[in-house]
Amino acid sequence: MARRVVRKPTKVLMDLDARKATILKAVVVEHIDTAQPVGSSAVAASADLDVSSATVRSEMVALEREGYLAQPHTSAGRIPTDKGYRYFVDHLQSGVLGAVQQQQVKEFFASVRGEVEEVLEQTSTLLSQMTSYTSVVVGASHAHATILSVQLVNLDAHHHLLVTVFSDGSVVKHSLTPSYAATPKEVMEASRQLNALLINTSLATRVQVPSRRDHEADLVREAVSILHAQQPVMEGEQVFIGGSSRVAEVFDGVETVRQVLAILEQELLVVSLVQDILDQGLSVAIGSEHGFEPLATCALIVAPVTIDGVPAGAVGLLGPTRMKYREAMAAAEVVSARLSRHFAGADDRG
Amino acid sequence: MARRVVRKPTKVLMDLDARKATILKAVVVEHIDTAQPVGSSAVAASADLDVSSATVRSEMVALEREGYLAQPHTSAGRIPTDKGYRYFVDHLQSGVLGAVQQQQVKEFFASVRGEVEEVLEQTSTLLSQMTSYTSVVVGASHAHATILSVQLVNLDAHHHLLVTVFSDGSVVKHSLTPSYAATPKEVMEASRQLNALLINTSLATRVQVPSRRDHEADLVREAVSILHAQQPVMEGEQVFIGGSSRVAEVFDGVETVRQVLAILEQELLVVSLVQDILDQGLSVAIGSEHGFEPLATCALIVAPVTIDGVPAGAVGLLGPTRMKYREAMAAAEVVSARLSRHFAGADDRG
DNA sequence: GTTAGCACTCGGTAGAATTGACTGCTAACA
DNA sequence: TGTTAGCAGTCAATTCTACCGAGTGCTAAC
Repeated sequence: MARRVVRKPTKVLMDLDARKATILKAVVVEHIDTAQPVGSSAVAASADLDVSSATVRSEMVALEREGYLAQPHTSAGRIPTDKGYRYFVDHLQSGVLGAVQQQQVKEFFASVRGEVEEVLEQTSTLLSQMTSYTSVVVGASHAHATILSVQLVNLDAHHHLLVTVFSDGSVVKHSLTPSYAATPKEVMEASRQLNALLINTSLATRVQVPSRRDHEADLVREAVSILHAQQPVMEGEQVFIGGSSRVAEVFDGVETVRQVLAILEQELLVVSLVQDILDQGLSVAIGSEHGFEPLATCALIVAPVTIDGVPAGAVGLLGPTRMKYREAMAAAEVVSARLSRHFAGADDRG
Repeated sequence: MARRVVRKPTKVLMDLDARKATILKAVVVEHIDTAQPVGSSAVAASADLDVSSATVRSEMVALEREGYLAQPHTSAGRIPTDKGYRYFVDHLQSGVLGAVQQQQVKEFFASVRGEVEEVLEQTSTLLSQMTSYTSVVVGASHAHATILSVQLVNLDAHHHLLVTVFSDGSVVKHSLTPSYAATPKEVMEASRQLNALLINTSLATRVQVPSRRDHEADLVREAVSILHAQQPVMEGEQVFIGGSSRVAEVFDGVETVRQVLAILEQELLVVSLVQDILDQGLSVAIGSEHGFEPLATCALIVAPVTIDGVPAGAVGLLGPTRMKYREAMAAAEVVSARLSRHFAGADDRG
């Protein structure tokens, strides 16, 4: 699934002395706030630094040389590079989610009801509302769940519906459209056999299918092969995108908006992106770190969802590189934790 | 569901003489093409009219007085009003879908496979690609379908899954989380009773539930009430939106884009909008005709999907009022017709 | 190592002048 | 009476200019 490789942020040897760090932090914070390049005097004034703007200036030259800052044009202030944001995220952030929001999440999960899909959908709306960024919620595939029940339902002579219930509470349907006409009786018998064959197996388990050449056996064989034909991963994964209109608030330039929307439309792409980042053990991919050109001006925050320690999906937030990392990351973490608990816990389950 | 009323376009007494009509048509066509106000000389030159720009001007004054045209400011050309577009759509359009696109639709439906949901989803993508507008595909609710099979599956003592298969091929699941612990045997027996009770009924049919006070009867009662608790309409309807990134191409102004996206996020709203328009027997709602303020700069084209004459959903296209009506309407019609045929026909079915 | 001071750069803005695409009106014309 | 050429007037958009000011890099002094 790893269609592209996440470039691992160079961890080592990037240590800035205290003053450089303070300056970098000031620039990042200010630029996130104002979206404008930040000048030396602004930094000198804001930070708890007791140096003049001239000193800040010479430090900034150094920071620029080392790749943490960039200058849009000669007579402008500095803006952070991806590397600058990365350092900020890794070393200079602090604080947690505000109490109000904590409460909001808590109340949400206390009151949310319904099937898994609805919960995930509403969770994505929640995340988006809390942060005002676009959210992504990925529900895991049931590739590893076991089958609780298989049922073949007769629509008409040539159309049957294979309904499979998994131990994770998911239900999947497939159509069977054999060329021969099967009687209701044959369908029912095939259904019985399928149950006997598949119950308590997972999709990864190969089973012994009957080799007879009658309608029942044919139905059974076809049903089994359809079920097992599913992609081992990915297939059956669910993606919920919340607050796509936020894209238009948060990015500037219609063209950027269009590009980001176009990417969000390709849900498989989004899933693989989230998965890649998660695989690298990152919690946020900044700018070009995810190696996906069209999203070079974006940052993507992810947090895994687990059920009893087993990966079961992820939540994500998509914003511009100058996003409010602290709040957004805190939100993603709190929500993913609560979501994990929700599914594991004694709450109602889908 | 009719949350707002579609204002019926005033049909009567709007008849323009041939020359006014020609001029109006020229203005609409030109403005759709260029997005600019259209001046009298442009009209005089373009149309198959042998009059001077001065004559066109005086006709335009009349058209403006009658509400077909408007002037952004004194020294600008004219742009069509909603009423102007309406007249254009009703009287001045001609032509059908190009052969290439006809072919594209045909090939699409010849090759598309899979469950209903996938077909609808891909159809919405197709429509959007063909027209470069955002598409909406609404799949009908199964409120009137009959139940083919009900099954209660045991997840654990307190979690059961109610899986219902309808005659239209849809499958719906609901969670049951009784406070008492039911044995697998009780669950199975309840499942059997549910089947006996509900098969061949529709959701509108009231059924006689057992009044005993044991676990089985309790389960049956709860299952029946959950099923019947569904909203008579709407619930279970599926909405697929294709090409939302087109919004950013087709509307100008980030704020407009944001608004339209925000509306598309509320799928129920979209459904009711489409339904309202359909109920009025319209195939396109222009500007403020649908009475929904935030979409005042939009036109929404709709075409019903029917299976054997029964309403089964709709397809729609959302664009700016200056959209390419002819092509878009043709596309919507062809696709809805093919889609209807696809579901009715001998193709595979979900 | 730090700072004040200074010359320089360059994007953004405000105003003025200009352009040009229109209109509406009027008077002449078929 | 309907049509047209001609003309004066309007107004958004464009271009130009001048200027401002935020911010830099450099240097000399502390």
